[in-house]
Amino acid sequence: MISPLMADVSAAKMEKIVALCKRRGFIFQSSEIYGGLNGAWDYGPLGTELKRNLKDYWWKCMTQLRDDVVGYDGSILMNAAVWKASGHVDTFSDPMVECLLTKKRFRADQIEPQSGTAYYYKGIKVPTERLPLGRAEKPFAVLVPKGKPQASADKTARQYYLGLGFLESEIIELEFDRQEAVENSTAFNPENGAQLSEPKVFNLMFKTYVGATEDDSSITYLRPETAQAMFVAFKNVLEVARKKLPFGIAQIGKAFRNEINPRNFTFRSREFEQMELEFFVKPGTGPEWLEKWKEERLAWYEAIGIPRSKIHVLTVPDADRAFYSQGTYDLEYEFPFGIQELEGIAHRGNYDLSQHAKASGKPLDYFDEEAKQKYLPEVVEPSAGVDRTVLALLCEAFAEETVRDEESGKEEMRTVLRFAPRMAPIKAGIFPLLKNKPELVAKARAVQATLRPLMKVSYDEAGSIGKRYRRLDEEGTPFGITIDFETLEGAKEGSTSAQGGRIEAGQVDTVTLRHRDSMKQERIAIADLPGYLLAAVS
RNA sequence: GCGGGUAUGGCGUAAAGGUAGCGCGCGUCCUUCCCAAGGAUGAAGUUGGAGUUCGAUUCUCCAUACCCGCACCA
Repeated sequence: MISPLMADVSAAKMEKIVALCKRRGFIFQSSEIYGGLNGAWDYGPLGTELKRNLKDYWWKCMTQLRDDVVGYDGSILMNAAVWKASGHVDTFSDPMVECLLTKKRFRADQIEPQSGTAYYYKGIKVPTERLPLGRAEKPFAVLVPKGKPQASADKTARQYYLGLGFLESEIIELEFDRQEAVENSTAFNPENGAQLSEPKVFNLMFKTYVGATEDDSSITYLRPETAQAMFVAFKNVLEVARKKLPFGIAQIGKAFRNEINPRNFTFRSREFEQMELEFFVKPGTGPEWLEKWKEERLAWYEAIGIPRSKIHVLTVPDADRAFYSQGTYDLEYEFPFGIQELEGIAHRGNYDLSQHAKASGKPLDYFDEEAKQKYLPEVVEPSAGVDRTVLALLCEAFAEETVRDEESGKEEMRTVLRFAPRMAPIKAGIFPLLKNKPELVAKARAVQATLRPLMKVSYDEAGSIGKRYRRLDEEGTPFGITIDFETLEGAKEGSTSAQGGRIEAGQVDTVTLRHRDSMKQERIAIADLPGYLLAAVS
C-alpha cells in the first residue's frame, strides 16, 4: 500500500524528471508548438543518444555476442492478411459497452447473459413550470429479476435521470413505456440491471490506406507489434541464415497502438519502439527456454544499470494471459508512478507460425535433419519496450544530493543522472581549465580530436570549471577531463593515477580526470585516456 | 471514455480587468589555477480559439495538452 505522502513524493520526483528531460533535451512533447499530440513524444539530442545506446547494446547482445540469433528489419506496413491471420483484426479490437447509470465500462463479450423483466421508460416529465425543461425524452431501461416489483426498476431509472443532472428528485415523473420478459440478454449491467450502451468498437490498430484510392481493398494497418514480420519471414530467414534450431530472429522498430488513454509521460504512448526476439525452439522445449530467457534478460537489465532488486518478475496468471500464450513472465520496474511492465517474455507455442501457414497456404515447417521429420517450432518471445526502458534508465539514474563545499561549508543541491557509463549519452566532457589561455584551449581541442572517433565526447569552455562539472552531472556524463597548467608544465609530486599507480613528478601531458558519481579527481596521461575510457564505457 | 486538477520565457515561479516581474538557465564580452564565484550585456513568456468589455493574460465558453483517480491495456 502506498501512502498518500509517498504518492506525493513519487509524483514530485516524476515532475522533476520530466522537467529535467525537457531542460536538458532528453524528451520533448511531439509537435509542441501546435499544442502537442496526445500520446506522442520526441527525443532531443541527449535522449536520442541515450535511446540509441540502449538499442545498440540490445542489438549487440542479441546478434553479435551470440551466434544463434540473426537480425531482421521488417516493414511497418504489411499485407493486411498478416493482421487477419495473427488475430489482431478480430481480437485487437474490443467491442465495449458502458453502463448508462454508472458509466462503468465492460467488454461486450464478457457480459454474463441475464434473464428477468425489463422495464422501458420513454423519458421524464417535469410538472413544475419554473423549470426550463418541461419534459425530456431519453429512453432508458432496467432489468429486474422476475417477480420483483416495478418500484425497484423505477428507483434505478430515477437515479439514472437524476444523474443527467438537470432535475430535483421530488419533481421527476417517469414516463413509463412498457414491460417485457427477457431471456439471456446482454443488454443490461449484471451488477445493477441498468441498460448498457450499444457496443462501441475500440480498435487498437491504426488503420490506413495503401495507394491513392481509399476503398476497403486498400486498407491496412500500422503494425501494432514488430513480431509478425519475423513470423511471416520465417521461411526466408531459414533459407539464408543456415541456422539450426534453436535459433532466433531479432528486430528493433516502431509499433503503433491507438491506446484509449496514453499515460505516465512516455510510458504508454501511441507510437513506440520495441525490441523483440522470436526464439524458435524444438517442440516441447518451450518451457525450459522460457526460463533461460527470463534469466538472460534479468542479467541484461543489470548490465544497463537497472539493479535486479528493482525488477519484479510477474508470473502472469493463466486467466490474464493472451490466448496464444503457454506461459508468460512480465519483467516490471519500480517506476515512481508504480510497478509497471518493461518486458514480456512469452512462450507462444507454435500459434503464430501455424496461423500464417494456414492463412497463406505456405508451409512454414522446419525440417529437422537429425530426427528426419518436419514440424512447426515453438517460439519464446522476449519483447521489450524501448521507450519504457529509456524512461526506467532516466528514473533509475535521477538523483538529487546535498553537497557541502569544504571551504565555505555552504550546502547546495546537486542534480545528477547516474547512468551506467555504457548507456550515458555523452561519455566525457573535455575542458580547458581557463578559456583565455590559448595553450590550454589548443591542448583541450587536441584531446577532443583524439577521443572523438572513439566515443561521444563534448567540449566546453564556458563559465567556471565547477559549473561545467555540474553541467556534466545533469547530463549524466560519467567523466570530466580538464586540461590544466600541470598538463603543460608537468605533474606535481604525488599525483594519483587513474590507472592505480603514480604519475611521475614533472611528467607532462597528463590531465585531471573527474568522476561524476564520487566527484573525485585523479590524474591520467593523455596517452592512456583512450584505453581507460573505452574500457570504462563499453 | 468518465470524474477531478493544472496551463505565465528553456526550467521554477510572482502579480494584476489597463507597462507582465523575479531566480536559475541560455547567448556575447570581461575576469577567474579545479565543483553551479564575480561583473557587463543580450534574447526569450501569459497553450489555442471564440465571447463579455473602451480594454482580457486575468472573467465566461469551447478546444488542446499534461497530471491524479476510475476504467482499459489481444
